[in-house]
Amino acid sequence: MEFAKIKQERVSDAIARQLETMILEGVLKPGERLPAERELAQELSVSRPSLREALQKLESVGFLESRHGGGTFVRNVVASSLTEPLTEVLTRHPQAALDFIELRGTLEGISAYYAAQRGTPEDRAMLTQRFQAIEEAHDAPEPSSRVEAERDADFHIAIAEASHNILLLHVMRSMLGMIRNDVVFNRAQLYPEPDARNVLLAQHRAVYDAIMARDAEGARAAAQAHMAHVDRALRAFEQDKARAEIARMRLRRYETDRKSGQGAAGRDR
Amino acid sequence: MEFAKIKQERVSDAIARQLETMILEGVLKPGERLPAERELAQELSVSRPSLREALQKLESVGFLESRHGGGTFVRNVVASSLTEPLTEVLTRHPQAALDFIELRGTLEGISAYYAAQRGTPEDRAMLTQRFQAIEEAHDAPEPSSRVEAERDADFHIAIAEASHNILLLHVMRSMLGMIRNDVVFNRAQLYPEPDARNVLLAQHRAVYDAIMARDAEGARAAAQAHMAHVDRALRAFEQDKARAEIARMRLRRYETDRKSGQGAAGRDR
DNA sequence: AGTGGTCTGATGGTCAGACCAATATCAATT
DNA sequence: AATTGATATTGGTCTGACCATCAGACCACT
Repeated sequence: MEFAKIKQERVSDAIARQLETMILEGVLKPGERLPAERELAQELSVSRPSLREALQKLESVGFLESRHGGGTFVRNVVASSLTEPLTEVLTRHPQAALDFIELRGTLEGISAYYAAQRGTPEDRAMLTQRFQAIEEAHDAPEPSSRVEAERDADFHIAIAEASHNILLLHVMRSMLGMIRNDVVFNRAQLYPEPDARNVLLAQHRAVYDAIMARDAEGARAAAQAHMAHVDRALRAFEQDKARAEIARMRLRRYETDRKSGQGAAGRDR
Repeated sequence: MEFAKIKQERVSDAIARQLETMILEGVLKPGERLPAERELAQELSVSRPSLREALQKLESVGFLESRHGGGTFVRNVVASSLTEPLTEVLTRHPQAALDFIELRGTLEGISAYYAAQRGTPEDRAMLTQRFQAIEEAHDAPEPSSRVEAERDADFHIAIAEASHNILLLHVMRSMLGMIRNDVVFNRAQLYPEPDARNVLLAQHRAVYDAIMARDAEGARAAAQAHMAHVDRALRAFEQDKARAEIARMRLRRYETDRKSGQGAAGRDR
């Protein structure tokens, strides 16, 4: 036991490690398809059997999924084990949507905070690109709320990526995924008024500016203000929905009463 | 959709499954050596690459261990069973562990914040009870770090419950669940110095006091200070581990020299 | 007697190339 | 427009070969 053993790493292990970190760091995104095995093996300068051994390992852990004839795809393990229960909670308790926004608010805040603090030049370039995409969608001749929602999500993902916290990234990713799949709500429902779009853009710009200015606290505040606004809008929306429902019920009662020839007073016992 | 899909199992999966059951059933005992790859492949009537893919899978899960030129051996798998994929990732990527603590820090902070703001009398009573349990475990005649860790986790869960955010509670629960059986975050390893226990208790008390005083900002600050301390301790622990290894190597060299009668200078060129 | 070197066989690690099987894609057909 | 069928792409498997490492036997030298 005098000297430490020299460990000769296997090629397949090295490949697996590299792919794994790429997945964790967000370079390879969930659902993305990897290059074909032959191609990837050539890029990595390894043989196909070695590459396959690495792929098998990652598949057994759940990071990848291979479809015969289709390709090999990145799976989302981290998020699923952490937030799959959340999806279930939300489907069973829709009123938890406000809790969702509340949680997302702090996470967005801390993401923006770290993004301002740690973002590399590449992160910042990506952020600029994503923000410009938002502006572009906003100024489009005929704005599509679906496109806008996509750009919105992409922007927030870019912030999470710039935060350089792996877990934060994956949690944010799955939360935005839940929004996308209408587990919680979607943006189209949330903002029927035309002015809301301008407010949203201004808030996004505030977050963007603060991050680019490396103003961590400002970025956090802007992001949280943004989410607080969404929270308010959602509450208002829920209230509107409730009011509309009540109004509908009133109308039904009124019509019923009229048909049966009773006066309004007839309802009082 | 008349017929169920025929699932074509991969050869390597079938091999892996068979070997795995053989290990679990005790047919292959820990420490035992498997037949050589060429030989085993022939016995199973499969090609060597397919067999190797299966072996890699089992090795990545921890059932097997291969030694170049030596052979492939069954590992003692009793201890390392039942590890969640994410937990395992945290142990392999040290950076991920730090990210984990960072995320937990903000979540603990926001939990404490809302707990101070919204905690009902019942929540506060539960919190008091859990905190007293911590004190009790701390003052026990022979403190058990396992018990202390349990009480610790229970206390933090109670805070999350008092925050009255269902999603926050779920996330905190799964995060605490992850560290419960993880060695990296094991409290016993993390705090070898006896004084650390007192520091921890003081920090818990600070969080508790702030929540009871309905001081939301103070509670957040205290909780984050607590997690920052854990973060520092973890970093120090990693560094200590590296230093200890170097010191051990030095000592070995020294003893070797002394036994062989050489002076320390004899090593210098 | 002990030390180090060399050889040999077994074993895991890697590679190249080939073929099979499932799938995706798109043009041709109805 | 929907369906079908040919073709290309891609994962799955196999064969055979070569290299790197290990363990042990054997030998030469001190």
